Amino acid sequence: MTGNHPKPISPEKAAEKLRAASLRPTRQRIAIAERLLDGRARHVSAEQLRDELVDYGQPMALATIYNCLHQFEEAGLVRPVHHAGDAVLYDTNLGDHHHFVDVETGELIDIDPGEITLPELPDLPDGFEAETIELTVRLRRKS
Amino acid sequence: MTGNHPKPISPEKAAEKLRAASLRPTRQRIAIAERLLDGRARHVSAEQLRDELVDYGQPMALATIYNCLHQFEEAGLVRPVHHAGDAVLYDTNLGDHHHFVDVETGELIDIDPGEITLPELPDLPDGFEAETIELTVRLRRKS
DNA sequence: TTACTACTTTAGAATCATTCTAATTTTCTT
DNA sequence: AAGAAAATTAGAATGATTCTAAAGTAGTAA
Repeated sequence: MTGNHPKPISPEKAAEKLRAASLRPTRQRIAIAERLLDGRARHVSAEQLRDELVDYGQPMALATIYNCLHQFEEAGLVRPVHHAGDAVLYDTNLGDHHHFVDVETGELIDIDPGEITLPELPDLPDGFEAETIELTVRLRRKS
Repeated sequence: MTGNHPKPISPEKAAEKLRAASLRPTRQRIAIAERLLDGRARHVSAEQLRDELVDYGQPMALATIYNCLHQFEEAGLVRPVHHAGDAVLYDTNLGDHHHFVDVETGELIDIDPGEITLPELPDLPDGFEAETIELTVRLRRKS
């Protein structure tokens, strides 16, 4: 067992998780939590998530999706990855790991955590605290 | 002597460098080269560069600035950093080094290369080659 | 329940970085 | 000086994200 644990969660479990994060379990947040907090490691953009919600019969305003993703981020339920293409991707894998990015598509590929070990944090400039560390290896398809 | 070597360059030297990079020394490219290829380590966005060129009496179309930055990048004269705020910043320091990012302002601060050593490149996915590696420590101002 | 207040969602407009387009200008070569 | 190729340009177009202000919903106290 080295992989993830895909466990689709029920609306009830999703609501639980939201309450635990001090977020009101609204219909929209529950629908998003069902997809993103099922234990599967994924990278989604706001737009991709919207399409998925449409497929699932839970369409909602793009603004709501952005709102929710930000709230989930603040609650520590997802982690934004800023190195991809133009769009921010939200990563449901909260463990320490890093990414390859296909520069043409913006797609992310997890780097096996065993493959790369980050050095110690360097001394930070005064008055700052570290929020996240992102290591990205940008890849180009060989010609 | 550990720092940079700020040597403002003349239009003639700028034109030299452009020719060496197989870029026609146009008025616009020369003006940009004078500012960016003077040996100083900097991080500039297209908009910042435009303002600077205006101040210097060499205004030019924003599209031209984007064009030139891309050409300079392909020629290996500058390096793009994608982890900053919303805008791509162009780094005139081509040596191996990484960045702190102030998440509020998007400003970059170089990490002293002695402070952090990158681990070996992980095995790349088949069919890809590595283009760049970007390590970013995102910083938040302490409250 | 009811009523209240605060929080959410929403459609659509607005913003911002960047790219595209098609026309004009410049550069290099002869 | 003339022509062809390359570069520049203004402005429109694109795409991700944020904003706005109005309408809906949830938790709470009576």
